[in-house]
Amino acid sequence: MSTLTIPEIEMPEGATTQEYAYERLRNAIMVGAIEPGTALTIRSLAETLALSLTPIREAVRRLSSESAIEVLGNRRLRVPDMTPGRFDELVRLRVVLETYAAQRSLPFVSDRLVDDMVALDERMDASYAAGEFNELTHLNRRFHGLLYCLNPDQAVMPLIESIWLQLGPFQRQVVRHLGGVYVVDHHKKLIEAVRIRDPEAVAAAIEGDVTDGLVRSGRALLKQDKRVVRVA
Amino acid sequence: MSTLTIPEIEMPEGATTQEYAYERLRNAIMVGAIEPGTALTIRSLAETLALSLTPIREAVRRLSSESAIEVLGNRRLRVPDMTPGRFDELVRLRVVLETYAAQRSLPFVSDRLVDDMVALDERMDASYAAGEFNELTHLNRRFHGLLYCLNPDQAVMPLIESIWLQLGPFQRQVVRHLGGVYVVDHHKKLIEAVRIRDPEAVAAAIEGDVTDGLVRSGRALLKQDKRVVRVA
DNA sequence: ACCGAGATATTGCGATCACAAATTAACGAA
DNA sequence: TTCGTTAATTTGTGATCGCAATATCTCGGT
Repeated sequence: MSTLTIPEIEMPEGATTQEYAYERLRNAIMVGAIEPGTALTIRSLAETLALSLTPIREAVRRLSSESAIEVLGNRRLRVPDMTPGRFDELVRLRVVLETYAAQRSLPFVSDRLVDDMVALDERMDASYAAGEFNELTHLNRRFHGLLYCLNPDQAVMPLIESIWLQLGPFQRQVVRHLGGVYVVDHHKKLIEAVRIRDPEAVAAAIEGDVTDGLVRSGRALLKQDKRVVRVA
Repeated sequence: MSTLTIPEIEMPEGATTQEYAYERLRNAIMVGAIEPGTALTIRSLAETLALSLTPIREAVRRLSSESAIEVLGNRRLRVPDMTPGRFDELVRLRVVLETYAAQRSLPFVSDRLVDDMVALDERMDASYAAGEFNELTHLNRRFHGLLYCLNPDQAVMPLIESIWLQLGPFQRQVVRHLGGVYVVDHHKKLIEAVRIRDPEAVAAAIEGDVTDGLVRSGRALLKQDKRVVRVA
């Protein structure tokens, strides 16, 4: 058994144990606290989170349906491995889904929203400068979610989050491999595109954000070997 | 409690009870055997499927993470209701996701695949003529899945199926309202577009398939009232 | 040293039960 | 009859246990 660290999170009052386990594991996977290919067991997760088996099992089931945890043929569990082909596919899906979501949100954009995005972007700059990767990832999620959830009938956010979950573990590995986060800040461009309600500019900003943020470094890391290297 | 009919399905040898419950409920929702807004309880589902609570609970959790079942604030369960806005959003997502999936599959298209698609399309014609709606829905799923899963690294199919799950209950309602399935057969066009590997033609065929199949009648049904009418 | 058979430990699965919260039903007063 | 209170029921939740399958370790033979 390795030293599996699951970051703590805050939960609203009245949440069930299962919801707590789900959110906490989900967060851990999304911020990359668990490496690709890591084997998980119900009992060890229960011990780590100091919970009984039942809520863990239900949380794991949900995450398996979100493609965040893989259930092998022998029913054992693991965080999926990353391969060049899968990485390429996931990045393409991010672009397709997030471009759709952002453009679809444009009719609902308000000045208030733009202000909120600016505020979040500034907090991200601060977190970046301070090297707080978990916080940066968290803020980045909120930043994008703010834009994508404007349409009250939106159904795209769960899909986007499923992709984020699948990229999370690998993303952290990339960051560790590079020794830091390499970010060309496309958020400023995105905010401006949103402000002027320009669909084409929005698409360009999102494509740039997704591609520059991960693709180059991710491809480089995957090219080193079929098997993803273990970074210390 | 009403007469909730869950169609039986066949399962591979060695599947767990939970997997059986999941697949059976999932199928029931996708073919529209459960109406939008239907309230579900763990115990009644367990009784209907002649299973104990545990596997049902896990199946329900998975389906809730796929947006097929809604968990209300008081933890009670129901199949989501349909609204005009949500319907519009889901149809748009079908077009975006399925267009992406089909175009992405083009490099992997083989003559064998085209033959298989033709064969399935013919079986669908037969099922349509015979008025077997469940079978038609099932074949339609296989038809599209065949094309979308060609890329061995594909990650889009779970997302598409989540949308199908959300449209399933309403789709059946539309069909019953119209007294039959009204289909302009776009599959022939799709097959031809796939055969000549034309991305634009593929996009057009899918857009046509999704739009003509549901949108007009769906919008009409929803316009009658904010609340979806109950069709006998 | 290497391999295979048997023993042991681990692991996921499913059933059951008690509990608490919410819903529904029953009932009495105005 | 109608409304508000209380009792009874329903329902989801979480803990625990035994079982069967799988994986891992042990040890003896070659």
